[in-house]
Amino acid sequence: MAKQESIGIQAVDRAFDIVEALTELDGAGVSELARHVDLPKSTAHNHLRTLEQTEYVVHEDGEYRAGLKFLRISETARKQHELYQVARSEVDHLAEKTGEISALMTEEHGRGVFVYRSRGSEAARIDTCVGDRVPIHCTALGKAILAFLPADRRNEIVERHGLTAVNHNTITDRDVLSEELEDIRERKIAYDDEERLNGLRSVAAPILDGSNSVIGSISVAGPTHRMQGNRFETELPETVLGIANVIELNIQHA
Amino acid sequence: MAKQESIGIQAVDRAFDIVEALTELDGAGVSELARHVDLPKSTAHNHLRTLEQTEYVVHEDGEYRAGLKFLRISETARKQHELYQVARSEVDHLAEKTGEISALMTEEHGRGVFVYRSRGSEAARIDTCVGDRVPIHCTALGKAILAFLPADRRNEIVERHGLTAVNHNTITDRDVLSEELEDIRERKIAYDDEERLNGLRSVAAPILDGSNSVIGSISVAGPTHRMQGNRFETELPETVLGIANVIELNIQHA
DNA sequence: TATAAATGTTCAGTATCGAGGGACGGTATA
DNA sequence: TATACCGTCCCTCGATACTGAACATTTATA
Repeated sequence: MAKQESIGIQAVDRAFDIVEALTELDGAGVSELARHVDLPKSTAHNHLRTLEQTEYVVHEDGEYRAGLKFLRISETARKQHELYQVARSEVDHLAEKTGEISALMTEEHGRGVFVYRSRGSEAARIDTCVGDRVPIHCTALGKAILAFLPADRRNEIVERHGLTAVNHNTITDRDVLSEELEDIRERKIAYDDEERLNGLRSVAAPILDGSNSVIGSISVAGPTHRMQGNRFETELPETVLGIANVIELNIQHA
Repeated sequence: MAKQESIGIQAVDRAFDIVEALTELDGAGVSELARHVDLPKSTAHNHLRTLEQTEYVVHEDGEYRAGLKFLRISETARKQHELYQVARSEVDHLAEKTGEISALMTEEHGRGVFVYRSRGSEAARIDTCVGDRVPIHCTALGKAILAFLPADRRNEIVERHGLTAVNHNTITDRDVLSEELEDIRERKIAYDDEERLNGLRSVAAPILDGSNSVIGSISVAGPTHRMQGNRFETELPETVLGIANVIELNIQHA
């Protein structure tokens, strides 16, 4: 099959492809899966058997599903993450205080990853959730991180992923982005004005560790009609900044 | 190397061993990891490179860590799980109502898996968390499931995993277990009297789907001194049963 | 009910590809 | 300065993962 130009252990690549396919298909039989990943049935079957043995895949009612053993990995990985340790409870605070959605993001492989999320009483129904990986340039959270990364790292990321438009408001021009990142560095606050999701605005602040490198960012997000005027421009930014400071203090004393 | 007697795709098995090792070690370098999984450095390195390429592993500061991409798999797997869909919010209710810890369990590969957990205002500090996999016979949650599984399935599980003692109170005798399961079927309520963790008691109820098969169980757990007398024997069981009923109604109308 | 189609599972041969040893350069330790 | 350790790369060989076809089993169709 069309060589993916990817050098790496083939069997391992395929195993993960299969697991991902299983989640996409919401469970599947051997044949359906084999078709989806474009492999002979027997190969697919062989992988499924292996994965089932390791308990990462579950075989029930003639269907294979991704198992909950992945929860163990992801939960421990998350708990070991400094950002989650120090910021998690503050995200809850922020959500409660503002009534909106608050979220935590970190960067991995040049993309933004939602690490944690908390919903306030008025929180918008939103389809973003923990574990989602998004282009880093199209959210307040992502831009807050990007702004404070070392310049070479930042360029490398933009180089590798480009500035694809996710929305009509997404920043797609490098110069525009550079300028905005400059502002963000100054203010320590990033905005997202419907750059990823229509009708959604957000405010985010970076979180720096002891040696002043970004380990992630925190945000409040809500429907545009509620995110306006003084609240959007002053009130929320101040609240977010305050919380970010508290978190940074947590880091010092950890 | 000592053959694990496991037939399956070796490379895949090893890849997961490595990921697990990474979480156990809380990140590690190539050599440390290689020692831990008893493989040549080069082999370990080869795997790490592959895993990093798939983004399931992160390479930072000369250390390899399990990446947060696992969150994507586990979160979608969880969301696709019927139990989580119908019961999640009720767990929050239960926790809030009782002030204690409430949890959700399902069965996979003969073990009990914590799918969700919510803490009430008085909730005990507890070291059990989402994703944990425990022997199914040593918790109220597990016994509630076990009691309502088809007999052959139940036997198969007990056969395969045995009744190992996790604690001085753990049930280790099959006849004792059978009797208790009989009671549970009658009451639709299972108890855990410090059978897994010292000082912790809990009350659980099974959750049955449309065709009357167990898809999981729900519980309240708290410190023994608070879980006593009428509250433990009547009040909480009734509350739990009530919530379980609500959940089962949710299933009908889904 | 018989037939057909589709699915899951097993098997064995073969080319492939992962395993592992060793070497090289870099970095910390003594 | 010397030594030890680490991470990365390379290459060769033999185990092994892939394949394709055949068998079994269930579901759909006539």
